Amino acid sequence: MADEALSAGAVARRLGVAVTTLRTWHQRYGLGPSEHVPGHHRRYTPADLARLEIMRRLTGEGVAPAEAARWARQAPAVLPPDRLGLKARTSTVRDGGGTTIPVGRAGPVARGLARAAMRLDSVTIGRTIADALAADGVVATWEGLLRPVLAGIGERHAATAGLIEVEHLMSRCVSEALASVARAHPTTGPPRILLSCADEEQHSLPLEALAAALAESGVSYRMLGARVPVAALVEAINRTGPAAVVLWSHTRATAGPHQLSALLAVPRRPLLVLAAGPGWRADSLPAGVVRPVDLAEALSLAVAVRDSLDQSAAG
Amino acid sequence: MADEALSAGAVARRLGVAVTTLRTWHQRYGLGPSEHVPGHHRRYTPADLARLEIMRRLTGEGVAPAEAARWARQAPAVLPPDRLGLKARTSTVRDGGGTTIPVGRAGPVARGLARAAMRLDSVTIGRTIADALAADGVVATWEGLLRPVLAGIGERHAATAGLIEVEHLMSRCVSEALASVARAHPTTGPPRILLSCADEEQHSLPLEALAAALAESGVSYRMLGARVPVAALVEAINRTGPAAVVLWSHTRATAGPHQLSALLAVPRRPLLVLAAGPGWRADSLPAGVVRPVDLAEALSLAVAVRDSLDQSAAG
DNA sequence: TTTTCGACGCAGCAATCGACGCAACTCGTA
DNA sequence: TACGAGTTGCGTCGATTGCTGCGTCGAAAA
Repeated sequence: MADEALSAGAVARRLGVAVTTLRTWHQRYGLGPSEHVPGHHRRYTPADLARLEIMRRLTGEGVAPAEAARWARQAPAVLPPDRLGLKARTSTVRDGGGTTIPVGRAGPVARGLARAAMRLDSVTIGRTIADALAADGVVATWEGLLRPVLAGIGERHAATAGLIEVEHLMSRCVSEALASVARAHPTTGPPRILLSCADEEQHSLPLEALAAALAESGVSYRMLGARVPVAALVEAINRTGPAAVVLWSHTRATAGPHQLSALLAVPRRPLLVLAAGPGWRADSLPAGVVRPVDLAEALSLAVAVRDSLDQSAAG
Repeated sequence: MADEALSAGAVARRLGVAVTTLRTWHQRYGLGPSEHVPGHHRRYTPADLARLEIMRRLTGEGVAPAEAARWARQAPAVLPPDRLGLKARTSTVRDGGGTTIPVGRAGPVARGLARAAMRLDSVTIGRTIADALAADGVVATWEGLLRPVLAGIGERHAATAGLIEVEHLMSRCVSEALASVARAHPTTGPPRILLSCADEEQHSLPLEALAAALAESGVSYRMLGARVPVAALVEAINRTGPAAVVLWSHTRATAGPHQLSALLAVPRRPLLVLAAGPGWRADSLPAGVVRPVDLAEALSLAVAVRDSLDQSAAG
């Protein structure tokens, strides 16, 4: 029975692509309804839909659309492996553009992630990130996958004043994935490291990445999150007495050096104060503040603090 | 008791449609008298009439007739509230107390959670919440534990202008725990429900609770998160074509009714628009917007949408 | 006799069609 | 480093298709 014949709009909505894209896929790659009379409406059978699902999944993994279409066209025969070889494709295929997010040379996985983000496909986004985190760890995933894609979205958002919903969805998914890593790694001992955003600073994702990296290394920490006023931060330091404090500032507007000075002025000042993020200006930092250049350096510094504390406790 | 058997003309007059339309609805959509011998006159029972009422109301609200018919055909008892202003009751008085520890009578678990929050003890916070979620489910945990504690912290924060770091830490932990529930329950099918905060609205926790409850029920959704401008929300709706949209507003300042009007004005408007949260004023909502009073009602409405759509996809 | 039945057809409207073009990303080349 | 060629997703435009409510007609039911 042809009772379940979906219209073009219904299929587009289900896949998360535009109706025009479906038409383009049909005439460019031959990925259309099996029975279609030119001029008449397209009616997609479940088999046609399955083929399109493959197309969407492969492009979501970063495969070039032309090649993904080649796989999808011979759908019932052989499904390509889930995690296909990244560099396995022939050099005749070029990557194109379309309405996507610039990821530069970050690789096909990043491209697939960007595509999924544009489609607001949170399931694919979450799965992609989780796979990468499990395979490569927090630091590599952050530097090689998450930061490029997030930067691409941010750039595009700044340029076109759109894409806000994409940015939010992506942030949520990244945050969830990082939190999942943190939860999967039980930490030992009391938290001696305090993570906090600067006052009015809304971007906490890099700090969450650091938190996940710390958890991955078995270091326990305390995470305060975004938009922490100086008074609240000082209060938290007084209350918990951390050995190291990481203060994140994403933009220059939130990077008031007085916040760092306030940290150094508490009764029992932390051993180490890290000013992290691109907001801080190196020439205006108070003495005694360290400014890590990237996630890896911040992580190694924090781990060093933990080790030195262990050492002193043992000796 | 077939005491009330209405003829076709009587039903047509009562509904305000032509008699021929009733016949058309019968043979095109199967919306007719439950017992009808071809060639003989149609006799409509009250149950049949109720089904037709739903059909008429939905089409009157702009729903596509074929889809409205699918909804009406399998209308069990879960008909959505017909009118927005069914009672102007001001959603009861919430847990009143809250002078010392604003947890009120939420129970010892809530008191322990509040204490852990004051200590910035994220480990205990996370474990407490996770246990409660596993034991009682999302809805009960939200209403009985999380909402009271969060409300207490918020009240206290508003009163003393302190406790910001506690509030942030608690929010993060709750968010993580809810996300963990969502990840633990794989959902099937494409997401047809869109969750979003109103413009400038920063509180997304209740929406995340709804998301977790949906996941717990096996309903897939799309979560945009906090601070979604109207343009971005409309863009997302156009792109993904959801069947239901939930727009959360926590305070009156973020509850501009024009945002709801914008949702209803998109080319293919959602079947159901929910204005959730205490920000909305019942008397200023556009027609066709439903306002759930609590998490449970929002959940049941969303589930009803899912069921109706499943039916239509299968039929 | 009055009302309804099934069948057929028609006009309005939303969705879709094919064609075309634009903007943006990648990559090879100079 | 800059630039042109190759790709690709999707917006736009005028025309077409298909759904929908309802009027009409001869026959049958009440």
